[in-house]
Amino acid sequence: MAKRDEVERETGEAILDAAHTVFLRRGTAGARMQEVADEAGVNKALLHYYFRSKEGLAEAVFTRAARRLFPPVLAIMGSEAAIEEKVEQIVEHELEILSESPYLPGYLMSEIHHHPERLEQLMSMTMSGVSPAHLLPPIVEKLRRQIDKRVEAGTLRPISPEQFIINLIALCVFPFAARPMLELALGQGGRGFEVLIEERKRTLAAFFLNAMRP
Amino acid sequence: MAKRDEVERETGEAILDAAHTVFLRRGTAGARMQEVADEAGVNKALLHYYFRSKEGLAEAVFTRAARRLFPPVLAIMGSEAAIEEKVEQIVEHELEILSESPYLPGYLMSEIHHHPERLEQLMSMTMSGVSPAHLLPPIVEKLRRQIDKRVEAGTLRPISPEQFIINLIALCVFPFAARPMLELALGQGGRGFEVLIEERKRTLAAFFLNAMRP
DNA sequence: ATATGGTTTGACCAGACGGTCAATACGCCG
DNA sequence: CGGCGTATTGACCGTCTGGTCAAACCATAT
Repeated sequence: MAKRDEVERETGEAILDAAHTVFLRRGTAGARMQEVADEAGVNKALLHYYFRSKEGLAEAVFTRAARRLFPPVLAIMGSEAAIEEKVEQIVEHELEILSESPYLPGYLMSEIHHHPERLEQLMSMTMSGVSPAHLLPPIVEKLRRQIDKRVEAGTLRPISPEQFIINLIALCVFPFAARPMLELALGQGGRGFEVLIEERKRTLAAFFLNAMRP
Repeated sequence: MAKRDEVERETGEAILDAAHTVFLRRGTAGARMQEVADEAGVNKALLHYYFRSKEGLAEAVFTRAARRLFPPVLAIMGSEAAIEEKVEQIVEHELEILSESPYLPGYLMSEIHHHPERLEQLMSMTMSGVSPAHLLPPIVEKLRRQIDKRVEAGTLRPISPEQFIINLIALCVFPFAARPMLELALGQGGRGFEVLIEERKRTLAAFFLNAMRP
């Protein structure tokens, strides 16, 4: 271990951060190893020393990004909270996190389209002992029972848990994926977009829950 | 004009089709001019003869794709139909067109993120005599009046036309943008996704309109 | 038949890019 | 201090890629 490790961040992580920035800005195929090196302030050869190849680096960036975005959503979905609370928590959390890294949805969608193998690898990876592939079904089933109970009580519209999740995430994520278009359409050079998102933070949960009324 | 022009398609358009296929499959940055040439069955130099550069070809592909996707939506939004009909028409039209070209949303989102200048150019382009930039505001205002009238009559929940459009498009488009993820999560190797979309064709309009109830 | 103009091609080029390697710098330990 | 293993660097390489160009092609007009 070098002395600097205690003061500066681990070099590998600094490279990963730089790669994250560059890969999200240019896209994986459009990103250049030299640009990542410059962004990290290190020699290009060092990227290969730590991550073997561009492919290796891309994989690491994708995995870390996915692990930061998805688990919180799954945690909320699988919690003991009432449906109304879950919706409000998801909306608040998603809109918050996406406001901070607006390129994230576009990057992830592009990656899963052009490199679906990354997703498969991610699903079979172990996180805290279990693979996401085995984590998802119980959450969906739990949500299904929760919905069905409310449907029987006549306080909720029938809907499959899959469609429930997709609709909710769609409403949260889409504006960020289409952000440049909205900024242009709304005018005011991006200010219009911010206003729109602020309004969504206040109204989206109510809109969605209204759709769920019987 | 060559004789073949009467039998075969215009060469330029054949190249554009091939570029569309390849650019959507690989992404603009990941696409190779040679692969486009192979797909079109012509020499690589021909691509430059017709489109000058890769950038020129990318611009042409983007413009054509955007012109095919957006105008129908605007036409429906700006029509005289009642709100309920508009929602049903948009859902049906979008889900239909996206089922046929599933890579389209991902491609467009990636492009507008990495090349926002394409979007600006598109907005200032003339289509049938008018630029999209001048086409949008009247449609939005018309929709606003339509919504306000229904709100006053107490048959609709208050919502801005911008949020209305975004929510509707989000629910239609997002599943396709996230398609590889959903195919993996739903299992059955893509069959699950098709089933999901079929269900959405039947239920999405009702879901959305339910959200709009006062 | 031959000239003409747009179309299509194969060969080629310069630069960019991912990747490698031997040499150097550096912190640590005996 | 001196040796050792890791970290870091600059120089270099082979290949890929976008782009160019002169030559060949081909339907038509004269």
